[in-house]
Amino acid sequence: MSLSRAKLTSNFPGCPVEATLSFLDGKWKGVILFHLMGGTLRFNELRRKLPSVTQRMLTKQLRELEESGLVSRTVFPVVPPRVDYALTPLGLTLRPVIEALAAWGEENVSCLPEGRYLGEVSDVSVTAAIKA
Amino acid sequence: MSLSRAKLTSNFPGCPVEATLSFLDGKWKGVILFHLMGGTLRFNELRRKLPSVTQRMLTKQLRELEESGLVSRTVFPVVPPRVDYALTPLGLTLRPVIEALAAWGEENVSCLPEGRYLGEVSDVSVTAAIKA
DNA sequence: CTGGATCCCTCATGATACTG
DNA sequence: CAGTATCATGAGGGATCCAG
Repeated sequence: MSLSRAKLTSNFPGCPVEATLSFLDGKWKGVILFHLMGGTLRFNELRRKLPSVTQRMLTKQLRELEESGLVSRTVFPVVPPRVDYALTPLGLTLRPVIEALAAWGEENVSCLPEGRYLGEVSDVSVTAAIKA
Repeated sequence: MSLSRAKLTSNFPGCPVEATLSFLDGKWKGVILFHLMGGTLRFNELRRKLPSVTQRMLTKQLRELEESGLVSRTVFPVVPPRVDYALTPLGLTLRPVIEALAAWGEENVSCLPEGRYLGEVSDVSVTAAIKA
């Protein structure tokens, strides 16, 4: 992991950036939040949005986000099981942050919303990825 | 670790957030960029701003930022040695992102506002002060 | 469908010492 | 001052199987 686990009680001696990033720590939190900005999602819906994350990690990251108070988890006692994930009010306040991250990525990494790439991305890996 | 090392060869299937975050990956990149937003800094100046990062790590993160094209490294062939670190034009485009991160941190994590950062105080005394 | 439980292993980070 | 060079570590993350 990168930053200390997100705790509001943690000691971040003077760096608000570090504090915020600690909430996004972990390999997938940012992306999860990004997708949840679009509204509530079920577990498998999230899985489909994150093609390359394992089930285990998705669960783990979601639990951590829940613990941080950014994401709410609602279990419906039905068969088959259903669990909804949504942003909490606190999570929603991250919208400007996520949007800034998304905007920069779109402008500088040539990452199309549809998943296509332009520019600097290595032809090799892209080609390989597409072939796969 | 959080995200895959910032390499444009990575596969970011449609998530600009993940792409951006990959540039901030590592324990200290965000904070380094944050401080460099204030202008060029020498190596030891940065060290003083990041009380808890080891020399080795600071060097490493700076090198990675340089490789990502976000930070420039200027060596002056003088004695004693002098090396300046500054944001590149690309690095400067991250300002909105860093500012969003900082703003959120200031609002949601108890952190001193407006330029005053406890970072300059040693961890020991900060911890002691909080305990008190 | 939504996870929990295990095993395993890489790698990012840390501590320390040395150098031009 | 601004780094390298080594060595050690442990937690993050992947794979797989099991369960209500």
